Amino acid sequence: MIRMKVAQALKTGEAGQLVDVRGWVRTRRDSKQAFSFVELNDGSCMANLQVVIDANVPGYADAIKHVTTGASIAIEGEVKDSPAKGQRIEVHATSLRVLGEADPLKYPLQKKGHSFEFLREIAHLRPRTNTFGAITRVRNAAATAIHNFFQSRGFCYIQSPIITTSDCEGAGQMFQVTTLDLHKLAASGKPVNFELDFFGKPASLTVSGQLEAEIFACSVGECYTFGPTFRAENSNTTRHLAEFWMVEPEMPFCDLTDNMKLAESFIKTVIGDVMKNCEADMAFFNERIDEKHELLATMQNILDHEFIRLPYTEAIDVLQKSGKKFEYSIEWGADLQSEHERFLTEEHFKQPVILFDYPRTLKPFYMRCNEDGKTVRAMDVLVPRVGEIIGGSQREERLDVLLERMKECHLDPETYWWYVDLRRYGTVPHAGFGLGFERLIQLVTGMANIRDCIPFPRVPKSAEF
RNA sequence: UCCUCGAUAGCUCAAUCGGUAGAGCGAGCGGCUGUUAACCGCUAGGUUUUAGGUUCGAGUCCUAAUCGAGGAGCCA
Repeated sequence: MIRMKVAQALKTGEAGQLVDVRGWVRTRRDSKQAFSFVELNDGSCMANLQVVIDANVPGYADAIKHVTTGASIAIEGEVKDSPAKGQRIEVHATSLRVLGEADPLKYPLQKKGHSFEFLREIAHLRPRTNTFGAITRVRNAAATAIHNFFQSRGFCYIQSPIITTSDCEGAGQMFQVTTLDLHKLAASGKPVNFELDFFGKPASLTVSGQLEAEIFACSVGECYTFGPTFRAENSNTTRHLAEFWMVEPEMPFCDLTDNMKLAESFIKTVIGDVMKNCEADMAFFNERIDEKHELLATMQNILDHEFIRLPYTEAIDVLQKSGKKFEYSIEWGADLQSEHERFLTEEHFKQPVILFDYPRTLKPFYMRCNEDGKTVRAMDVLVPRVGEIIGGSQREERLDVLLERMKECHLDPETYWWYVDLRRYGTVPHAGFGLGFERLIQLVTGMANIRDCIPFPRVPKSAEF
């Protein structure tokens, strides 16, 4: 008797093998007098294993009643070649055990489809569906691909802190972390004394690990972070989460050109790995999720072509000369609206676009200033359907220019003293970027809403699970 | 946060001009069948999100709240 996962059984199972398989029932089709067909799924792959349970299996009459959608069962049996179409092999049970019943009157998942909105309300059960099983496996494959990509290039994995007291870069509204008793504080009516708080000063959840990654890029060399990030923005869109995972590589002795090169091969490698390692899941997304069934073709198109590299100034020109009517007109100095980004990547170029050299007024203090005095070495990678998937830059390594820029952005260098120190002692040109992991999952799976690309989405007014 | 739309059976939806709330799926029961998101028959299942209001009468009209979706802003 060999204990087998469904994926393994379907791939390598051969007639005559005695196997022990366990999982959850997707559907049961009965032949009352003779036997039952059970579709068994254990999450190891998209496909189900067909189990045939004959009526003379011990305890059949009692047990089969409880073999309903959602119930967990353990089967011992023999692998046989399937006489019917639809599957290569099947398992003929010699024993059946119901491990956990699932009352069919109450079990929320049906064999037929559900809306994603409904499934979000039962996030504890949705991984049992085809779609969310597939997303989970793709997420896992993508995370593995990310580590492989960096590890194979000698990047060091850095764990940046989740709790921080530096109000870093103003990347977004922060979630405050405190052990102070808010009820007492509110009742007292007195101003808050943060010296009494856990860290002795205001603390928050991180909005980025970039500044910390720079510390390690300037010591151990190429490195990357991959961890949760928090933004307390009141954003209600299909592309934003309050808690999301971000990948942030940082490289010393590199400029913006190197940065773009890395970003491009990074995205291509991860997509390529997922397509190779999650073939069945990707086929499912192509057929059932992408309405036009173009997902695989779109991914292949990304792999086959070089990303467009377009300076901000030229992008403005392209947009102005496009003849396209935009809701917001565009001119040099203004930030691109979603409609503009979408036009460039979805209509004009129809592939990923790297925009770079943005006006300095639009970007944060740490981005390297160009000689023209007007722009900084910033880059955004835009992809069809998702929009901005990467934001990055070459960092300002010159102490005097950095201090100047901080002044311009009304930031106190004292607060960032350790960041400024990196320019004071052995400064080097360096660059890096941040990639939103869930947006990458959105791109690869074709899922419309980012809330379905993370196991437990956190958005305004919602953190049930 | 702003704009638009929505909330009716377990799920997905319908309900004409304001006049007795319906279907499909799912579920239960029965039948049939090496079945494949099976098929056929029967049955059960509703305080129409909540709180007010208009009206002889409200699922339908008005006000507010809550939740959800799409778009915008912010960004990854």
